[in-house]
Amino acid sequence: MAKSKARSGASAPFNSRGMNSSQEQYVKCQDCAMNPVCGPVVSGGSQLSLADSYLTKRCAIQSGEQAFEKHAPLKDIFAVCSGVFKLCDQNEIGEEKIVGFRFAGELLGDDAISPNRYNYKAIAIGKSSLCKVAMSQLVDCSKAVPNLQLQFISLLTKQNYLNHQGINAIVAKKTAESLLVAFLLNIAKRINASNEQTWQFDLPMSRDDIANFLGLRRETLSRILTKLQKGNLIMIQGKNMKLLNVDVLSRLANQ
Amino acid sequence: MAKSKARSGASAPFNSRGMNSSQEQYVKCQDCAMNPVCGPVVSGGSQLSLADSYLTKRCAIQSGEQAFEKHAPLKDIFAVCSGVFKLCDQNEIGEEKIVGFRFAGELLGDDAISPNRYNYKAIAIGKSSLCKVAMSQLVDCSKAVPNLQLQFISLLTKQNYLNHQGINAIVAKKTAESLLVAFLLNIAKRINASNEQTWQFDLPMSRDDIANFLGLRRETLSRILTKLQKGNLIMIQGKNMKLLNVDVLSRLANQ
DNA sequence: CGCAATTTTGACGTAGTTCAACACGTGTGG
DNA sequence: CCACACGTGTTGAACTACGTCAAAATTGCG
Repeated sequence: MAKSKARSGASAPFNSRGMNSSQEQYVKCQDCAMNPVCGPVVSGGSQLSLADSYLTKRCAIQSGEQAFEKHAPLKDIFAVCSGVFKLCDQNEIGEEKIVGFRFAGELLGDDAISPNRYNYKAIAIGKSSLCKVAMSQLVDCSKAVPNLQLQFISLLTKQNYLNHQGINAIVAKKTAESLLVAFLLNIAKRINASNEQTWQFDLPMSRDDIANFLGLRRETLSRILTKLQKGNLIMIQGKNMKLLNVDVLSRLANQ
Repeated sequence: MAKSKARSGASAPFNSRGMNSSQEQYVKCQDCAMNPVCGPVVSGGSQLSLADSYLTKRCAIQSGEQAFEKHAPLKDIFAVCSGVFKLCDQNEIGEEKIVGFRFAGELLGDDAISPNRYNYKAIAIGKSSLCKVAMSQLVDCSKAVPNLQLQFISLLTKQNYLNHQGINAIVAKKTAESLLVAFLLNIAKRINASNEQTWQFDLPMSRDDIANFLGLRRETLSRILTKLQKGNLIMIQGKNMKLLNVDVLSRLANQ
């Protein structure tokens, strides 16, 4: 840690995400959870570009800006196309509770469809962007084009599955260590979902955000990370993370 | 506790669930998450009972029997129509990890649709029953009847929402107490979803199952329950639970 | 009834929190 | 340019909630 001081200012955040939008990483449409309803739809032999009527592509969102407010009536569902969003709930006494993260290629707001309003607010972590699908228009189109409905179903079930994965990663871990490791493995997979698995990535969110989400204290987090590093299981420098021994880490995650 | 000894044998479990199937509580179809695809479907002015071609109603499942195996290829999705199911994952070393519960009126196996195989095994807690929907037949029907697809979408999004509720109830609680209380409030709502809210219900699962799910030890659970009871926040006797002060409990659940 | 399974209680150890200090980077204003 | 405040991350020491181990109490079952 001490020896990294000289280059700390130039550590990972600047290399990969800093200096800002110049090389912002957009998810490829083919890798995006929204994809099923974005492309042309085959209907009775003719291809239609229905998507134009409900899809708004790549809206930029500044860091800290929010995509939607908790309890606001559902208008659009979103796909994150670059950056990350944190999902925040709020309890009576105004404390913010992070209930999830969404990475590029994942859906945002899909769980608002049934209650018809958003269940939390979504805040961009770093400069991000979203594709927007207007629900009422989508429903209109899908009434005319059954194929689109099937696509939409596929979309919902895929995100549903992803959610389950995310839950299982954090439910009922015995120790803070296994919880954190499971979290790291989960987001490593999600961040590099489209690329080959290098197990190296930048943690987009702050330690405080992680601690908040996992229900730990930032101090505990810090200590565990230091311990994992000393055990040569990870390499971490600022936000840049490399998982060195995924086998052992996986075993740790399951206790 | 001591003074209840005389009538302990006749305590709630026997009144409401014991003596067994005689008055098993089936969820009403109108209150069931599967309902959207079970009733007759309006298609071009004519009502069809398509459901007959893919729906099997009220299959009895004995206590401890399983509805499906983890990783088995998806065949049916289910609705619990009476009883309760626990969803069990299993780690390498064979330990069973409960990842969720499903009560009457809730879906079972819906998150298997995308990966096309079940993500966990589902085991009946007590004598239970299920309605079964054959996915391949449902998909066939829905290709012909667009309305059915919309119904199916509504079904998926509703369950999706419920899942989110369940997650939020247990993610990142600071203390074992707030975690347990949040869990109790969550299942109180789910068990009595259709009835008026009395805040009284029978815990269908064992303390071990709850502890497993929440990642606590059975001893800790027991101590917290005793403490809550001493504080006049709940009344618990065996499996029968009454929430006495929901306001205070809700505050506890949010820390 | 008697045995096994489940739940509760007690005593003690430990993992994680709390509180406090420090280190570093960044932004602001004099 | 430096001084200072502020946000974020790391480290140390003391405290406490929860886990562990052991045993008793209660419940369920053949």
